[in-house]
Amino acid sequence: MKLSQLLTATLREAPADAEIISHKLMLRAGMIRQLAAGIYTWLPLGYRVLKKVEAVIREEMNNSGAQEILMPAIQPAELWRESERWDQYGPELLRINDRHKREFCFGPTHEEVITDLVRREVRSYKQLPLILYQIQTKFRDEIRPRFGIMRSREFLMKDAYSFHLNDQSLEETYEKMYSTYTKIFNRLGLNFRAVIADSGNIGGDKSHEFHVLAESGEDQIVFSKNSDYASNLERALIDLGEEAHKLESARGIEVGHIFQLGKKYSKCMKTNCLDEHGKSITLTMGCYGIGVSRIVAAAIEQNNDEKGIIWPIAMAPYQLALIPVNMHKSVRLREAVISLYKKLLDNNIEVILDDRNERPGVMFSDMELIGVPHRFVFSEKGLDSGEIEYKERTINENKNIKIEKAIAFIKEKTSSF
RNA sequence: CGGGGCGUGGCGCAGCCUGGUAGCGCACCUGCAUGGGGUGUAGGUGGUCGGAGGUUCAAAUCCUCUCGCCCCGACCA
Repeated sequence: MKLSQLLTATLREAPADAEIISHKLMLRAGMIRQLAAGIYTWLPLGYRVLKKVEAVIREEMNNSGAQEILMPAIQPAELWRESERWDQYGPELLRINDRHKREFCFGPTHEEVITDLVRREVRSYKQLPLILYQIQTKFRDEIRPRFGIMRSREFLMKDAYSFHLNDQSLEETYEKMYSTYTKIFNRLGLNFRAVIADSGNIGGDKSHEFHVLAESGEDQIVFSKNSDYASNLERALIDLGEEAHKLESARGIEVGHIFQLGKKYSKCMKTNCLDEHGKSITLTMGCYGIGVSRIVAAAIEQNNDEKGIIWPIAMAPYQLALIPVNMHKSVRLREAVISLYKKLLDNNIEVILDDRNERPGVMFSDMELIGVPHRFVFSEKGLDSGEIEYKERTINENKNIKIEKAIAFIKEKTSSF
């Protein structure tokens, strides 16, 4: 991508509305723009990051044996009446009427829809266990949206649901999802912790939350130094009472949550199938969420410096920034830069070429703000000596690379994950 | 919803108290110079001052209503 063509504008100053660092940096780097309270547009740069996160999640979910589907965002009220959540859910549920005055809501979650699907499609125990997931826009009319994409009303979520003949099967899938989540957050390069959680009003039994550790986290998690015990604060108070205050504590951003739902939905929505004896049994369920868009903000909260964002490799919108010095005056340099740029593209390097007629300092600052992990600087001096200059975003040191070795060098650098 | 604050070019702000028809920095466009850490210089584009109503010869400024946004508290990926 040529930066001159990218729809983006870096800002020197953050809009006054932004409070936390991830929100400020996302606005300054030109990743998102606000449309209304808790509702954002993703600009090209931000959307690339979001898609990177999505891709990792999709790959690992598929590896786990889950199947991807896409459910409607708009859901009929009848289903929510069946589960009795139409009355329970409160104003957070965005209710809408169609032209016939029939009632619908914009889905904040999809237990009802998936349960309805499965009760229609699944007839036999041979189809189980079944794990279905989707990556989709959700809407929750939060009392108070805040912190940009961190707690927005509209957000991107990966939600998965599993269906089982019995509790043992549910337990196995639950464990599988636990390890899948661990793989996902590890691949995304996040410092996180899984904790025991209270299953809250979604209902059900066993539950874990996955928290990205960050000072600005809205949740308090606690853990024991002497054992494996780690939980959110609410759960610790339930489990341990006053003893809970003796635990170590940290701040976290909840990015994932897995639940064993049991029969909460399958029972009231009559979701049955035949077991091996031809007997009709009620399915047992699990559900597994990841806040896809929230991960982007959480990653920035955890990884930034005074210059800007420091993307974990797997999330970076571009791997390499190619910065020419004085290209607009030197024809031979411009030709060499364009030639290298094309070779990088041919080698599938995710490169962004700063072809603007800007001073070097501006280009450096912008690339650091955006958080591109690797940088090549190409100058006339370099052209004379046959070298290009390499620098990593987080390492304060330059390295000269022979131009003919540049492709191999950066391939090596970017393939290590 | 309760408490606090803010709406003035894309962003950050001043002007409002004490009405006289809008200004600064950044960004953007053009020229010249510059060319390794947000360069200098000259010129330029862009604003019904959130909206409606009222007071007045005259409203960004005063009054009334309204809409939006942000922060603090109770909910959640």
